[in-house]
Amino acid sequence: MPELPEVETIRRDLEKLLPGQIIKDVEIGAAKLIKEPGVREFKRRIKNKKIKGVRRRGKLLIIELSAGFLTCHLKLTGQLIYGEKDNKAKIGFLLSGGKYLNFNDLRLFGEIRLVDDWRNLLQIRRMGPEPLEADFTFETFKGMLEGKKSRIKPLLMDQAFIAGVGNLYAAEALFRSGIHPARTVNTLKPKETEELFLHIKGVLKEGIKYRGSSVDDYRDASGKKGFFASRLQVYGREGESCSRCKAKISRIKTGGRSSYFCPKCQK
DNA sequence: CGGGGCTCCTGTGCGC
DNA sequence: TGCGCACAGGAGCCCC
Repeated sequence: MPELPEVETIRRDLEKLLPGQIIKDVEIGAAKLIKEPGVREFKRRIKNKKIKGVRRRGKLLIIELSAGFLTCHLKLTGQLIYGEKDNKAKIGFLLSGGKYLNFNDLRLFGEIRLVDDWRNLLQIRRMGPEPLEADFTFETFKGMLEGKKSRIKPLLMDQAFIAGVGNLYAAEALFRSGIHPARTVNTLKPKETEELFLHIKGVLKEGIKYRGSSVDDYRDASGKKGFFASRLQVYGREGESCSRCKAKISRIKTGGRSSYFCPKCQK
């Protein structure tokens, strides 16, 4: 599932490929993915727009056009792959260089929008801080946790709390911090809060360094897998031995989602 | 404010 | 062996 490191990897790839090219045409195989504006209007307005840059906010990929922005949310199974025409692609953008930007999406949860200003999107206005930006400091993080009574794992996955963290990186950050996923925030000791702050940043940076984790369908902009999956210590490893203490990795539900953790290392 | 449950969708994998 | 169903998950939404 694409989270911040996966989307950032795609962004960096596309930033090298797209700027300067013009969107000549769009082929729409799954109209439901186009959320805004209507499909006809989308087709009409996207044509002949020049690509100026590629940005990211949280898990949202933002392609800056000569007028307006094309935003893509990959959700669970979305892929943005640059290359030849792909007949399986749900949406295919034909570019002036002759190549295609293919949007694949097995489960059709993805969301594509053409908007005047991405900053006005409700999901953006609600979105919490970027965890890898300099202004996301320990002081900021402490302040954000103050007065909260929720369990830590669903909170980390809440995009309004922190942008870009999903199930996988939340699980790994909590493992590295020795914090049980069902712990309530108000029971965290100062030392644990500090560990968590450092490991959120650490695990996300490492995810980017290894070009993301291809547990399921994630691929980079060239269609290649990331390398981070083999470095996962708890996510998807139920029943396997903990790399630190050899206890068996457990799985519980928090906020309706699977949470993998080591029952011995995480309290 | 918090938490649970449902919804969208479809390939995978388990149980019978 | 083969079928059918539960499950997975990001995020919005409803409800208590």
